[in-house]
Amino acid sequence: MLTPERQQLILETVKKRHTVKIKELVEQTGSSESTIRRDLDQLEQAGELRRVHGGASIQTSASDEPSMSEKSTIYTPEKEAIALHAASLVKDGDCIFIDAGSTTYAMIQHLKGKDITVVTNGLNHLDALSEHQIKTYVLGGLVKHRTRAVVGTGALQTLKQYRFDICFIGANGISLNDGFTTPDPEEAAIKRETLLQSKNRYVLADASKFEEVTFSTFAELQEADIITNHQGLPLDSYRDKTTIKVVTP
Amino acid sequence: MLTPERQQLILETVKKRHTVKIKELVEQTGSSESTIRRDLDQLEQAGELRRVHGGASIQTSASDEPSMSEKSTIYTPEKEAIALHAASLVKDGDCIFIDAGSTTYAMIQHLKGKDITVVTNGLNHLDALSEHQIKTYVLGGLVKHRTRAVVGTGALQTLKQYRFDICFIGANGISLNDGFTTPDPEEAAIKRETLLQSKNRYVLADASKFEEVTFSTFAELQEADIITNHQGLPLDSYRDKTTIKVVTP
DNA sequence: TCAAAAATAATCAAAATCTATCAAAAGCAA
DNA sequence: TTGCTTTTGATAGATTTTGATTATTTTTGA
Repeated sequence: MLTPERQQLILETVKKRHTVKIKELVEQTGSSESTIRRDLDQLEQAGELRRVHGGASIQTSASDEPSMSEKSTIYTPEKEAIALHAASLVKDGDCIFIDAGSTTYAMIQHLKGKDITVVTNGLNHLDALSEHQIKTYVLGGLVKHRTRAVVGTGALQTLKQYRFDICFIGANGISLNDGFTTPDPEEAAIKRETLLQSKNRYVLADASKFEEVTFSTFAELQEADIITNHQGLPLDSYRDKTTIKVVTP
Repeated sequence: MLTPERQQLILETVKKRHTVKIKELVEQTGSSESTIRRDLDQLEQAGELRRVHGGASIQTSASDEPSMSEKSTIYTPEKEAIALHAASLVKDGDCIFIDAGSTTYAMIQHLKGKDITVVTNGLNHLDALSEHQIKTYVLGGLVKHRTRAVVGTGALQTLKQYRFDICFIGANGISLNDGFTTPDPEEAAIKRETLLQSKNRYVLADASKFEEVTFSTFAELQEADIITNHQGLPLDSYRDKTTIKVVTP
C-alpha cells in the first residue's frame, strides 16, 4: 500500500468517524503501528488532523481555539435565555444586524430555518451562520484579533449601505448616567452607527453588566431596548428611560 | 509498446485509481522498471502526476471535496512550494492582497514576523493571520458559504479604497485563449478589481490548472505573472505572453 | 496516591525502492 | 548495410521506508 493511499484512507476514516484508534488503522491498512504513527505525525504536521493519545481526531479547530474556548467557558444558561428571546423577535424576511460577542453568538442557533438576512461584524459568528445556511453579509475593515470583530472606518462605511429591521448589540456596561458603554472606541463607533440604521434596537446584557461603566459610551438608555436576566430592584429606575425585557433561564 | 501509449496507460490508471505502484505498471505494460521510472519522471515534470515512493499518485491527493464541510485545506507539497515562493516576494512595509483559496492560504504561515498589512476576502485566512499577529483587513460583503469567500458589490466597493504593493490571486483555469478563469462570476469580479489596484500581480496555480477553462475570465495572461509547479512543454507558449516562475517541491 | 497497563518516542536493522550508470537493443538516415 | 542516436533493461550503491524492539511517558484503575 502506497503512502498517499494509506494517508488518504486515514483521513477519510477520521473525517467520517471524527476519531479513530491506531489499532483500527493498523488493522484496516495492514501496516505496522510504527508506520501508522509516522503517517499520523505527518498528517498532523500538514494540519489535516489532530493527534491524540491512542489515535487521532479531526481538527476541531474552531472549538479549541482560545477565542472559542474562552467563549464556551463564558457560556451560561442566562446568556442562552437572553439569546433565545432575542431570536424569537426575528420574523421571516427581516434583515438584522448581529453584533460581535458571545451573547449575540448564542442567538444564531435559534435563527435556524428562518428566511432572513444577517449582517455582522463578528467573525466567529460566520461559521455558525454558514452552518445554518443563513444569508450573511460581513462588514469590511480592520480585523481586531483579540475579539474577532471587524472595526474601523472601513466597517463604518460598509455599515452605511445597510438598513436593518432589527439590530442586536452587546454592551459591557449599562448605567443610568452613562448609558451603554464598551471598552473599545472603535467598536463603540460601530455600535453607534448600527443603532442609527435600525428600526428596532435591542441591547443584550446579562445581569453583570448593570451599574457598570467602561470607556466609550455608544448610546443613551433611551436609544435601545434591553433584554436581560437581571431581576434586581434597581431595574425600576432604568424602566423610566427604556423598555426592559427580563427573561429567566 | 510505444512510449506515448505507455504513458497514456499510466495516466489513465493513476487518474482512475488515484495511486498506483510501479510493480503494477511493470506487470501491466510488460516494460522494465527502469522504463516505467523514466515515464513517471517525465509525467511528473509535465505536472501530470506526482511521484511518490513506490509509485505515483494524482496531485490533488484524491480529497476533491471542494465544499467546506471541514475547514481542512487540502495540503500538497506543490501548493506549499508555490506558497513559499510567493511569500518570499513580500517585503516589510508592503500592503498585500491575498485571495481566498487553499494555495494562497498556505502563504500565510510563511509571512510570520513580517511587518506587513494584509487585505483578504478569504474568511478561512483570518484565523491564521490572527495567529501570526499580522495586521489584517477583511473585505465586507456577502459571505459565500461554500468557498468561505466574501463576494458581491459590497466587497468591490471596499476594495476600491485600497491600493496594494502586491496581490496574490488564485485561478481555476489558465489557458492561452481564455486567460485566467474561475467558476464564479462574483469571485471573478473581485479578482479583476484587485488586479487593477495592485502594482505587482501574481496568479498562484498548480500544474492541474493549465489548459483548463472555467466559466468566468478575470484577466488576460499578460495582466499577471504566474507562479506554478508546472514544468511541461506547453509552458513555452505561455511564456510569450507572461512571466512564469516555476518552483519545485 | 501509586502501580499496572497502555501508548508513545527513539533507535536500528532489514527490506524495498531509488538514482546513476552503462551496455545492449532498437530505430533511423544515408 | 554502416554509423549514429534514442530507447531500453540491467546492475550496483545510495536512500527511503518499514516493522520490531527498546526505554520512556501517559493513562487508567484500584
